Amino acid sequence: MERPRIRDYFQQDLSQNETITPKQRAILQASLDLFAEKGFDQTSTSDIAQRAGVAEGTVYRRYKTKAALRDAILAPIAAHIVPILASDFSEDALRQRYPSLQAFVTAIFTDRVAFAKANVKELKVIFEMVAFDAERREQILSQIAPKMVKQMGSVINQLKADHLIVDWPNDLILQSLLSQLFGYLARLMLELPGTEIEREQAYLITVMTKILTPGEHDQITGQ
Amino acid sequence: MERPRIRDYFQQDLSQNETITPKQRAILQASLDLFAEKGFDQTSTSDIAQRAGVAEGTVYRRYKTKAALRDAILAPIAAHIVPILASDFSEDALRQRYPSLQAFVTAIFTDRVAFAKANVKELKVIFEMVAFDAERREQILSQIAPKMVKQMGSVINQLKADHLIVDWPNDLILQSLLSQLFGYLARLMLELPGTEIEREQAYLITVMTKILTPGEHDQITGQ
DNA sequence: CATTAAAATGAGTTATCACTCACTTATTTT
DNA sequence: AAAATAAGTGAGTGATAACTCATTTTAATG
Repeated sequence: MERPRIRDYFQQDLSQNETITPKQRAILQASLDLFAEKGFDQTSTSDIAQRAGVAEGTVYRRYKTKAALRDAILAPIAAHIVPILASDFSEDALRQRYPSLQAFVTAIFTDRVAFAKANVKELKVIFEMVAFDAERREQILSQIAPKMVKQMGSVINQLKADHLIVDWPNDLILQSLLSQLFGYLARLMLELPGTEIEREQAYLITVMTKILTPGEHDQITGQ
Repeated sequence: MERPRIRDYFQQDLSQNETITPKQRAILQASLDLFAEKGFDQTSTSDIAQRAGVAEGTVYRRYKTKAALRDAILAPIAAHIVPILASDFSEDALRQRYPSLQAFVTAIFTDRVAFAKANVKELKVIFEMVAFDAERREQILSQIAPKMVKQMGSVINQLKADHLIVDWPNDLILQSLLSQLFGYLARLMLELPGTEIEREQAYLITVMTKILTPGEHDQITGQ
């Protein structure tokens, strides 16, 4: 069960780009840190310059606007988050038949959690955008959601055929799984007190497995 | 099972305050709407004045700063959210022994969901604050979390004694429940497409009940 | 109706922020 | 090492935002 080793998507991050000068890298890092700490609007370009140890003009050397700077930070994430969240299933998860639900859940979420952990700050910035920019929200969601529903749907349907998973509508299954995942991520991102990462992660898989295990009491109760 | 009728906490909202002029009420309403739509920082006081149909000076008549205006909006929520989230259990839930898990889950979450639905905008503004204001986050959490853990803990322990609930650590039980709740609320707040409220809510209770039902496979798997 | 107090106004003030540009410093190229 | 190109600088600019205040409008009171 060593299968889903962590991909190297996120090792190819800011520090990877070759044609970038040290000061520019410092600017990117400072921007990311500040955006995650205080939010995009609460961060001024002079804040960024100060944190990065450069002149304010330098901030504008490569990126013409503050928004472009944010987008440059999010670009690599946006490019990878779609495959990570969705497309991967076709090659990996879909072809393989999982012997148990727990194996499936573990396989599916281990690398996603790892990805999220390695990109907590970036995710915070993305969330800020999604929460208050309706246009971008739809743009991002329309990009991710259908693929995800489709790909995950295939796996779920296969598990349903094998009677390994509860017979609920796929979107509801997805919502309950994502809720658990995001609840876990929220504790990471907000640095809530009393978070023991390892235990939480084991628990995450346990809960997800339990949700998905078929049983007799699974009809949805109308009110 | 008609028990938890919706409290009138949230009927005593903005429109309740007697010593307030129509224009001031319009300002509060416009502020709330805009903060929820665009975020606090992206909303200017002239935006507010325009939306409310008043002069910009009028915005500053009662509240000296923009932040004070936001706080005035959040005050009634903050005053009620604590009892709603936590203290209520002592009178209501704790004394009563629930015949089944589903009865418990239904009782606990029906009024909370109703509260959340009636205050979606306010919650959005609170979330924005909590997400990017570390100080306030700790302030709010230190106010809510301990009460909640304590009160919910009592109920959970009682259910544990009756073997009606899974034997997991209380904080982990809480996290999984809150994850489901917030996942549901996220769909409300972000107006995600394809959300059928009634079905979702019935599903929410089903999933929570399933998570909590004791079973043989409930030991938490180490990694 | 006259007087007084409160509410509302909007032009104006101050501060900050995103962004520019003429210029200096560092790095390549020949 | 000279020339050329790129990177970096920081004072400066225009725009916008929060906030003020002298004045006007509305409401309350006797």
